[in-house]
Amino acid sequence: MYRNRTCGELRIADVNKEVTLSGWVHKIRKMGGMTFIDLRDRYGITQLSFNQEVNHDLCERANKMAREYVIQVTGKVAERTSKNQNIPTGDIEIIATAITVLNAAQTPPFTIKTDTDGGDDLRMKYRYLDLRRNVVRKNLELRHKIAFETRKYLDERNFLEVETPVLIGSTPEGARDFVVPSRMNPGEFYALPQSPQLFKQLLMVSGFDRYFQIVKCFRDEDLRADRQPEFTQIDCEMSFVEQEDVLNMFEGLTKHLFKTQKGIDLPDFPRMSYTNAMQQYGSDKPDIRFEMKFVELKDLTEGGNFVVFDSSEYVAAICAEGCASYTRKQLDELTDFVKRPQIGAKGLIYVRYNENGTLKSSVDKFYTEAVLKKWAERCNAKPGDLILVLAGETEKTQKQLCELRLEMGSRLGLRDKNNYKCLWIVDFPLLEKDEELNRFFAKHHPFTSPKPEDISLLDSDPVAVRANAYDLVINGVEVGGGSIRIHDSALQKKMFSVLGFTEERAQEQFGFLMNAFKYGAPPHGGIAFGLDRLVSLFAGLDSIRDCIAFPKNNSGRDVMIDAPSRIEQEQLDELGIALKPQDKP
RNA sequence: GGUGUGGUAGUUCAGUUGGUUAGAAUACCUGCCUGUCACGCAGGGGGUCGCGGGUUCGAGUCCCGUCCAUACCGCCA
Repeated sequence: MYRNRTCGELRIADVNKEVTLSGWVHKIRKMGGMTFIDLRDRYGITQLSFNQEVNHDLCERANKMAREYVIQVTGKVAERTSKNQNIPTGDIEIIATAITVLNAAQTPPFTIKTDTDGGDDLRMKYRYLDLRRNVVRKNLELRHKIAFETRKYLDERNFLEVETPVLIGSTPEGARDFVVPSRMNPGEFYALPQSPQLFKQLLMVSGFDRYFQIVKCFRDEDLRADRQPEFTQIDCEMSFVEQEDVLNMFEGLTKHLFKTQKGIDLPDFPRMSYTNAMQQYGSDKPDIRFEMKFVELKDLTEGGNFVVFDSSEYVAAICAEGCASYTRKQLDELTDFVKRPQIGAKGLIYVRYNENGTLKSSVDKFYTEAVLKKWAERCNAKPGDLILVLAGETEKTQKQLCELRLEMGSRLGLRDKNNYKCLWIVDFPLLEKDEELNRFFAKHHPFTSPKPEDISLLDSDPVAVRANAYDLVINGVEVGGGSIRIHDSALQKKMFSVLGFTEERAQEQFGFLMNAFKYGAPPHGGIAFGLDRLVSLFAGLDSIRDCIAFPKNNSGRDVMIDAPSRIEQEQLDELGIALKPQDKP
């Protein structure tokens, strides 16, 4: 027997009990005649105490322990003479009677504690040590609980978890596929799924009615703090549902998770059309923890002979409350912020609405105070506020103003991590036009259904067609998205044709789906949540990496196992793959 | 593919205008210490300043290249 108690459970009520604990030496404090060891396991820390006068040899042996040794200790639980209020086991300690080294350890390259001295690079290389830290382990515990409660919620509502294949075929649309060579089929490749989309739709055709799967998905695209090449989705699909049914079901799941994990009762989620989101926030994932909506000013700027505004198709402002006192330096900072190449604005115009009611702007040369007053009125500005104006091409400027809005929100402390604001974005456009290639792409994916009343526009004005598609946005993070699918093979065929697929190619790529639709496909739709993003949002993390046990770094490498890596020439030969000369070892 | 930031002791970082033997904290080692829990005290060891080249009497510091890390843009149906 290695242990009969954990390091987190003993309390004052356990005094005088004989216990055996196993764990890691977290810290050793030698006081001369006495030695204290903090013994750590997953559940907590318990202090062991050794007294030279009571047992000289045992104390000497304890003195030979070092950080991260794995040891087993037997002893009696005793009330401490000086208690530690900071830990749950702080009222007691173990008066050890026996100590065994189960495994010695090298000194770890960084400290195992909350405020570790380890940098990210080092932590990832020694991730197994990093995971010993409380803060990281807690994230994985939260991840488990969220996955568990999701299964519980969906199981109670008749959803079945069904596994779908990981080795599937490549499709050209969407993100790059990870491909896997097939030894038995030389020259042919599997692809790893970007999502189980087609399979879950086929499960609906099979009559599975309500499906879900917590599933790994793969996309071979560049990484970000919130993007990993392999990530986990809560993937769901339902039959005989309309958009409203899906939204209600999964608004319920989201509320359930907030209730069970954070103790928060969320109000019903507001809904916003894609068009409104773009107009008011310049983004399809607006952070609605604060207002600061866009205000269009183009018509009010006419006649000022200010060439920047006159030559712009779009002029819009946001109103930063209480920022009229911003110094020249602060305004220059904001100007530099929007002029950064990543944002790309040409400049920033400001109007100060001073406390005394006067208005002072960077365009006083062109506009009278009366005109500025009109701007301020439309912005609902009051004395003390600062109006920030950007101008240019509509789409680009909205994006820039969106970045500026988020920056101001952060500066003003309006983006509190513990304040959660959920939002459905609905009525996405079905198609996007690529002007360069002069063809249409599906905004969501090619199986998304158009709104019935917009179907007639598919030929005349394709970009005006709205889709039965929706995203769940929490605090400016796209947490999930889905759609009501096409379940009619004729409409699906039509969709492929609008997307520029020849009939042959559509048949080759998705023939099985269109065939399946001929055998009685129910109306269906679904949604997929990014589990990693959901967990990092709940945990208040800036990056999804810390809620993934073994994440990849910025270049898609696993620095711990050093993958990807080269393979033997024999393996390449067997697969019939030749490397370019420059890629050979 | 692009832009920014960073790379100095095991670790986290400082290092001024280019100038003596490159510092601090922490970790580690040794000794002392009987109630510590960020223990304390005294001492000690520890550096290819990412790598390569250049400028210079002299480079951690300036220049060029390169590698790595990271945030973002492109990309992510």
